Amino acid sequence: MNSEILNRLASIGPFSGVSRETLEAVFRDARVRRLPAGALVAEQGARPAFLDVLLEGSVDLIGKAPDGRETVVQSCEPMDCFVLAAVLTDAPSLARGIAVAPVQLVSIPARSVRDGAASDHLLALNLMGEQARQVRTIIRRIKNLNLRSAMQRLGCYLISQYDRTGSIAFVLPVPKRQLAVQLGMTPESVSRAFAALREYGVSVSGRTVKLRDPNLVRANCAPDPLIDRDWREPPAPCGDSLPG
Amino acid sequence: MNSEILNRLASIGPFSGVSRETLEAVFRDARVRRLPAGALVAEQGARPAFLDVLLEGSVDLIGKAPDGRETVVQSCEPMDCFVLAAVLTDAPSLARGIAVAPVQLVSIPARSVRDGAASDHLLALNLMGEQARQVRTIIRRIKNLNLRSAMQRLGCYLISQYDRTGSIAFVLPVPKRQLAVQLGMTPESVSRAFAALREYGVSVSGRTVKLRDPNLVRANCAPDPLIDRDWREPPAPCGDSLPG
DNA sequence: GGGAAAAAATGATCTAGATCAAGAGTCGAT
DNA sequence: ATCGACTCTTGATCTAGATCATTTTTTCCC
Repeated sequence: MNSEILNRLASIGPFSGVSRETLEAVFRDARVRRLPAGALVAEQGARPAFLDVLLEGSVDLIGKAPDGRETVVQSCEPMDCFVLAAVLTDAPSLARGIAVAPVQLVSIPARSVRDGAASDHLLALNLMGEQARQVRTIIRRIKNLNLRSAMQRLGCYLISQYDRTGSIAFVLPVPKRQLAVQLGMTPESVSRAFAALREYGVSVSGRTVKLRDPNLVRANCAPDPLIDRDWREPPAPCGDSLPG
Repeated sequence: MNSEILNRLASIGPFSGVSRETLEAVFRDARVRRLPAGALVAEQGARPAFLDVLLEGSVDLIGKAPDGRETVVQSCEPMDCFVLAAVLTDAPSLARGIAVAPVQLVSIPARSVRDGAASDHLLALNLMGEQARQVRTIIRRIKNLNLRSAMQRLGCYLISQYDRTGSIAFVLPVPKRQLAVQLGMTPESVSRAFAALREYGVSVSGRTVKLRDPNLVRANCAPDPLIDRDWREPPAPCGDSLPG
């Protein structure tokens, strides 16, 4: 594993500030993997052998019932760790991970992670914080899904992109198909939600979105810092993913 | 705070095995509170001043949107900690807590908890494990809600009670009203779900339920260890190995 | 026990969003 | 460009469960 990747890993939440010694122990048997879109990244029902850190691409975590029904539990973007909870408790994973775009990821043996936490206080603290943040992310998602209509969810997403880019015209970072997954609805519903937002000055052309009047959207979609990610708040946790 | 309560606290996941010294520091300014049903136990939107451990009664965590809509994020039972994620990250609580029955709880200053984790490795490890378990509990709930029909949710709940008590006839531990909350539906839907389960040999009389043929229920409700709580799996913490 | 008040059951609607089914762009490779 | 495969849009149904309204059953307090 080259040192550029090692440095990127060392800068993200769970590992930030951790001693070189511990990092070397934890990453000793880590491997970089590349998988094509559609690949099975993590299995449901088995105790995960590895903690995966996503360097590039994106992964959906999908829960599956015995009868075949499925639901997307979470979708992960670069520098997220997944199946962390299962790794830390050494318990069977509750969801499977599917690469929705070609991915590059680092697989760290689960044992190494647990041993690292057991022997390094700061690492344990970081992982505690990471899990706490996870809990909050999931609760935000639950609130987003249960408390808002499809149109409001999309509107709030667009507002968050507007806030992040600072521009009333921007390009969607993902195809609409994937947007549907993130927003917990079908692609058809995304289309209809865009159509409904036209009334509030939202125009779409291909992957480009333009907000004629962001405040009009805001007024009708009720963005809320306790639901939507706040781009100002994130303290020291997850490192930014600079294009490298 | 009397020592009987202290002993009960010391035995639960987050604090088990932790040194007397640390426990004394963490609990030094803790208070026991009793509140009536309906009381506001935790506020939404504010950084919580206390970590609350529920000794008796039960508490619903409710997320509220600016427009007034509400959703139950989780319902807590004795010996659960709530708002733990907000306490550990020192961030605004995403939900408010309402006592649905008279409660007795221990309130530990948030500062004490964070300081404790920062100074005691084992406590940090325990809290890490507790948060990991939290993540899994929430994901289980999401799967339960999205992957099953109302009838299946109720059926699986009944099966879990059957497994727990070992008897085909048992008394519901909560009123149906509250059952509806836990299962994520309206009281009316609980009634209808019970009615639908009659076909599979489920009879109800007041708060007493009788399963004529548990396997018939099982066959139609598809219980799944990756969704329903497994009563055999250890609620034990992961702090077995401790240096320092 | 009687009788008010809460909880539960039952029935009649309503609705957001899923699902099913065509078209209409859009893109990439030859 | 031409084809063919996606992705997206739009329209027509369908459905689980919510909501609203009413009746029946429990609870429980004097």
